Amino acid sequence: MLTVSRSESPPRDGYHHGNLRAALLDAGLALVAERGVDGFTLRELSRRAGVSHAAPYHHFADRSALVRALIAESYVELGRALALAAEIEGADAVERIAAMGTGYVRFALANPERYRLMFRANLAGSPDGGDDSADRAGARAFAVLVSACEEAARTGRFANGVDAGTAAAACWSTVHGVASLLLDGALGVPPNQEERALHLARRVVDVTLRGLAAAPS
Amino acid sequence: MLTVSRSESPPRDGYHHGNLRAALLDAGLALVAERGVDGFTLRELSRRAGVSHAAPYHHFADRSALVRALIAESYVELGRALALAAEIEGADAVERIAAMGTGYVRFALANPERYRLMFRANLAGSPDGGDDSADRAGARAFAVLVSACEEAARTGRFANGVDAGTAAAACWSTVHGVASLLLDGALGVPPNQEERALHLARRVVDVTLRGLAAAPS
DNA sequence: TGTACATCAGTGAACGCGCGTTCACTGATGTAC
DNA sequence: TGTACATCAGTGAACGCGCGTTCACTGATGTAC
Repeated sequence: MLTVSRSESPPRDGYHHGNLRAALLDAGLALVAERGVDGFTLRELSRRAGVSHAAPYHHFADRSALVRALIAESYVELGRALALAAEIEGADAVERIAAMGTGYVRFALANPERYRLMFRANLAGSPDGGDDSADRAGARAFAVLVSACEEAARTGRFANGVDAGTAAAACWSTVHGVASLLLDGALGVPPNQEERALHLARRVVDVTLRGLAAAPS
Repeated sequence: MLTVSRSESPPRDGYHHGNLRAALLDAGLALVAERGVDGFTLRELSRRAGVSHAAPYHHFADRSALVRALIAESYVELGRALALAAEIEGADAVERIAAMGTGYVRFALANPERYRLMFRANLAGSPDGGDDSADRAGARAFAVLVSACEEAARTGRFANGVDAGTAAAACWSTVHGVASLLLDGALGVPPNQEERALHLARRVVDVTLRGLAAAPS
């Protein structure tokens, strides 16, 4: 894990924690990774942060606000992973799209429970007025993909009739689908064999890219 | 819903229920559809079946056995939907694959919570010795797709280097991905607009099929 | 540099809740003779 | 057609559990003068 811990300071240096909010987010991500979404409880989280189970209420309105923050956080990281994957010297739009596909699946395989959390619908359910920070973080994460698709469309890399929106939907559907199925072990690849999984994912992504491409390259 | 209720007889005709097992499965699917996976509890289920909350234990070992049965049941229905979609007079393998893609997404859109249930990993977690009926039902559901892919590969409908396994993985990934994202509202189509959703799904599936196809048809 | 005081960020006890599961029970059903 | 009895499939009370959340509290921190 390359994740940088936000709560570097010693966990408790007195009565006040100092940075409990960040420590809760860190511990929350670790807890989700370890126990899964359903194993995530405020009380266990507080235990891990070395704090009473009422303390989190000074930083988050309730459980679901905390979960929403974890989701938003995860999307930010996914976005970073995608942007990083797309940073290839001299690569054209289609090559960047392919690289992001691999980066996407790699992220999912490396953070299975967190990935499930992100796509667990209505887990947080922001009510009236609502906190849509998770949605916005998600949209931002995919902005890189969308803009690569726009560039590819603009430069005639896609077949006739394939607009950038369709291409982005196809790419996202493909990588989300293959990542989810791999995590569930549904494609016959054992969970620990990351190399085989990535190899299969790449082949699947290639099919989609070929389907998008302008006929004779 | 075309689902046939298995518990046609009047709910209670005496002390004994008569067909409680089937009634529990029916009520369970309805409960999941209504409240989502997380809203599914044995006690609410028993309430709906008009039975004490200890009664289910005469038919299922525990909660997770019941959930597993619901998942298996759902896969059977999905398999039926796919097989039905593929029954097109005089259609070739590729046309059948396309039809199954549409049928798949249609099933997911029509049964969102049930679809989520099916892909909720480790929900049941069959332990040692284990009941793998859900897995087997899943495999059976996809047998139709796999055999269509095999036929298409055999008859040279796929591009060089695309074997039936890769094709099946690509198809399944695509439809699962687009269905999941549509259910989450992630593709910008409001949940109730089924026509628009299906239209988008079809375009995405077409991309994959074009990617699989032998070069000049 | 002190002092008074408001605010912040913790504590720990307590609440009610609904859950899955177990248990001794009892009424209904089916079968042997 | 009866009767005795085993088995089946319910009942309802009770169990312990961990949860999210609230509350009055208190120690620590920061600021005004």
